Amino acid sequence: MEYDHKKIEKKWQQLWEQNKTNEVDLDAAKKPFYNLMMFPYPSAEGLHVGNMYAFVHSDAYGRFMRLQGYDVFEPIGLDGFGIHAENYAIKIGEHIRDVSMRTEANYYRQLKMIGNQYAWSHKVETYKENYYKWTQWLFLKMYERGLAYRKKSLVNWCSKCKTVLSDEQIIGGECERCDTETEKKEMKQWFFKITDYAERLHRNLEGIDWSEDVKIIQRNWIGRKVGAEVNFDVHVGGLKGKVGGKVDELNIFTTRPDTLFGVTFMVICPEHALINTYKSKIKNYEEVLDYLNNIKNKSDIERTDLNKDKNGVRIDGLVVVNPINKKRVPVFVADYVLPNYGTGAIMAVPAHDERDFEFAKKYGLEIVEVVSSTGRMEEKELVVAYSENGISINSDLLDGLKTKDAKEKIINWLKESNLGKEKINYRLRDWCVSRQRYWGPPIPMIKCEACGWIPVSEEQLPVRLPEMDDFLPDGKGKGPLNKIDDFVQVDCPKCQGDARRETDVSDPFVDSSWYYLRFLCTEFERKPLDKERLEKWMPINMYIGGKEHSVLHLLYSRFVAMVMCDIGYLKEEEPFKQFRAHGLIVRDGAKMSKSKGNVVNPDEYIKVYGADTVRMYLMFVGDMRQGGDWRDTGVRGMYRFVKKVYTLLGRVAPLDQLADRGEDDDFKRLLHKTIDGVKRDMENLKYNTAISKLMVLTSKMQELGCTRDELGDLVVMLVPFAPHLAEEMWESLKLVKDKGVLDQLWPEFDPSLAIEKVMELVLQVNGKIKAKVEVLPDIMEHEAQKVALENPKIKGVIGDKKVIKMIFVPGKLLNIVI
RNA sequence: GCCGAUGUGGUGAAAUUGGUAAACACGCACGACUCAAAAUCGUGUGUCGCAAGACUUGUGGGUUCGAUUCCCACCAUCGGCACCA
Repeated sequence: MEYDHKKIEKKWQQLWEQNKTNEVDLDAAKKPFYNLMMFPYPSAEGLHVGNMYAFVHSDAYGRFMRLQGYDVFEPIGLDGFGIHAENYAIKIGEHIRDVSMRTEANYYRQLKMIGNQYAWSHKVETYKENYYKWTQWLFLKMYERGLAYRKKSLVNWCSKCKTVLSDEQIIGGECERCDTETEKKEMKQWFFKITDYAERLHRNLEGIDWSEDVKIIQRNWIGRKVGAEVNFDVHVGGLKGKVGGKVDELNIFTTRPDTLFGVTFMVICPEHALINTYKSKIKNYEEVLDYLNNIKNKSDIERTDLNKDKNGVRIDGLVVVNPINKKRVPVFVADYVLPNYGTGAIMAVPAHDERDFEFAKKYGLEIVEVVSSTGRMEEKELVVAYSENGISINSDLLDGLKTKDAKEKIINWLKESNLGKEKINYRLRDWCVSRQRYWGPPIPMIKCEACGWIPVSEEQLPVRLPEMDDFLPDGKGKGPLNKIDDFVQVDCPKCQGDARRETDVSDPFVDSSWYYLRFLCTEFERKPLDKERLEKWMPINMYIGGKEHSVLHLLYSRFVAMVMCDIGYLKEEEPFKQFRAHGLIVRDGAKMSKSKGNVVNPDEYIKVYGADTVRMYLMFVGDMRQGGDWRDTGVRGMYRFVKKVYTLLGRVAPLDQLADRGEDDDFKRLLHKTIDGVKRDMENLKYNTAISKLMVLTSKMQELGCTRDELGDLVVMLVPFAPHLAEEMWESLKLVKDKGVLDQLWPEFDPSLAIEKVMELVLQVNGKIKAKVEVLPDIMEHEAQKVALENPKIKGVIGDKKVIKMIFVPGKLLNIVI
C-alpha cells in the first residue's frame, strides 16, 4: 500500500464538495460553534504560507470542535477591495477588475487545496455588488445615528497612494500599504465617530477572552487617561500692573490636577483659536505669526522630533489667572502642545513635567515645586522634573496629601467652585474613512448646493462602482470617480435640483469590519442581516488571526459590532468571544520576503508532499502564538510520519494475535493517555505537543501492531491535522459506524486504563539526583524513605553525615537533606 | 523614554500548581537491507571526561530542601506607542 497523497487528497476533496460534508444548516444546528479565521486580502502572488499557517491552525480547532459534537460553521471569503490590490494592478498595468478575478480564482483554488472544512456556500467577496451594497448600507446606518460625519482636520496623507489614511493605518509614521512616510494635511473628510465608543471599547477589554498582548495594545491605543478639565480665565493685559477684565476662558486637560499650585505658565498649540480671536490684543502678533508660519513649513518629522529643542513664543498682551491662587501667568504658543489631544492647551507645571521643565529652563520661567517624595521641600535645586507621585507641598489646602488624595480633593474643589471637573481623555481619534481611490465602495452620499449632504436612500443601493479604464488616483484630493460626469451628476434626492455624488470610496477596513456578520446571512438578498441568525450564532466562539490587526481590524470590528448592537441587530456588543493571535512564520530563522527570495510557496510543497503533510508541519513547527521556523528538512520529516501512519493499516490484527500484549497492557495505557493528552493540548491550541503525542503512539503501534478499533481511535484524533488521510484510512478500516470519520466523537478516555502500575521514584540528596528506583505509584512516605536510605548509592553519598530532613513528593521524588 | 513578548543542545522546539531539563522532530554518526543509491528500519547523539563524575535553560544576585518556572538588577532581539499634558 503505497501512500499516494495526490490521489487521496483529490478524492476526498471531491467527495466533500459533492456531499456538502462541510456545510452546516445554520437554522437547524443544535450546538452552533462559529469558528472564524481572518479572511485574506488576496494578492497576486497567491496565498502566502503565512495565511496558510493561520488557516490550518484555525481549521484544526474547528475540526476538533466538530469531533466534540458541535455544529461548526467555518466560512471563508476574500477581502478584495483596497489599495493593496489596486496598487499591484497599477504596477503591472492591468485593470484591477481583471486582476481581481484572476486572484480570486487562484485563491479559491489554493484554499480548496489545503483541505479546510469551509462552508463554501457562504463565501463573500467584499468587492462584489451583493456585498458592498450592504457596506454602503452600513455607512448609511452610521450616518443616521450621527456616527458618520464630515469634518475638516489634519489627516494623514500618503503621497504615493495619493489618498488619506486613518491613524491606525500609519505604522511608525509610514503608510501601512506602501511604507511611504506620510504627512499631515488639512482636508475635509468623512469620519466614523469611534471616539463615542472609546469608553466601551476600553471597558469591555476586561471581560473578553483574548490574547493578553493584543488587549494591551488596544488598551494603549485607546489611551484612556483620568484627569481633570480646568478653566482658566483669560485677561487682556500684562503680568504686572493693571489688568483688564476677563475676556475668555482657556480650558485645559491635565492628569495632574494636584499640581495646580505649581502652574507658572500656560501653553497653547499653534492651531489654537485664541490666537486668531485676540489678534488685535496681542502686542507681538507679528512675532507670533512668524512662529506659526515657521511651523507650517516644517515637516511632520521635524515637528515631532523628540530630540528637538522645545521652543515657542510668549503671547504678549494676554494673561491667564490661576483660579486657585489668583496668580497671573503668561501664555505661550508652542508646538510641543498638540492640537488633537485634550483641548490643545496645557497648564505648565515645570517642576513636575519634563517638557514643561525644559521649556521653562530655556525661557527662564519660574519653577515652583508642589510635590515631593518626602512631603518636605527638597534642599537641592531641581535638575530634572519630578513627575512621580508624592506628597503635596506649597499647595495650601493640599499640603501633606498623597497625590491620589490631592487629586480627589482638588477635583472636588474645582467642581464646587464651578471651575472644572473630573475628565477622562482618550488618545483614540475618530476613524477617517474616506479614500481618494477607485477600488472600494463609493460612499453613498450626495451633495446638493441647496440641501447640503443627503444620503442615498436604502432602495437606491448599491451605488455602483462604475467601470472606468483610467482608475489611477491623481493626488489632487479627489477620488478617480470624480472624472466620470455620469457618475457625479445626479438629482438631489430631496429637491431634485442639480447635485453631485461623493466621489471618495470608503476605507477597505469598513468592508472587513462586518464580514463575519454577513457570512451568516449570505442567502438573504434583500437584507444585509438576519436577526435570528445573528442571535443564534453570534458572538463568534473562536477567532484566530494575526497580531498586525490588533488595532485596525480588531478595533474597528468591535466598534461596528457595538453600533450593530445599539441598532438592535446584535444581542451582545462584543463580536469575538475568544480571540487568539498567532505568531509569524519565518524561514531558516529569517523573515520571508520577495526581495530575499526565500518566500515559501505552499503550492510546491503541497504538490510534492500533500496538504496533510504541510498542514501538520505548520502545526508541529512550534507554538501557534510564537510562530515558527520553516525548514525544508522538517517538512520531509513530517512526510515520513504521515507515510508511517498510513502503513499502520498493514499492522492491524486481532488482539490475540498481537505480541507483547499481556495482562498489564502497557499499550492500552499509552493509548488512553494519548486520548486524554491530545484532547487537552487541542483545547489549549498546543498542536505541536499534540502531534508529538500522536507520533509516540504511532511508533508504538508500528512496533506492536494494533487492533482495528485502536487504529480507529488514532485516525479520529488525526482528523484535525490530516483530514484526507483520516478519511482514507477510516474507509479502509471498514469500522461499522453510522457516520464518517469527520463526524465521529473524540475517542472515549477511560482514566482507569491510564493508571500507571509502577513508577520511577527519583532519589535526591540536597536537590541533586543520585538514584532512581522503581516502586509502586501509591508508595507511602515512610516506605519511600526506607527504600531510599537502603539504596547503596544513596548510602554512599550520605556516608556518615546526618540526615536533617526528607521531603517526599508523592508520585515524583524523595529529597534527602544532609 | 514608556508598554509588552522572547532568550533552553548543532537546529526547530518540549517541560500541569516550583519537583527527573532537553519529550517530539530535524541534522549528524554508525549499523541492517542493496551491486550501488534512494527509500525504509535499528542504535547512538547537551557539554567536558577513558571512566567515576562534574557542569548546563541570556548574565549577575536572591528566595527555597529543590528554580527553565517565583523575586530583584542587567544584557540582547523582536513588536506596539511616542512632545498624548
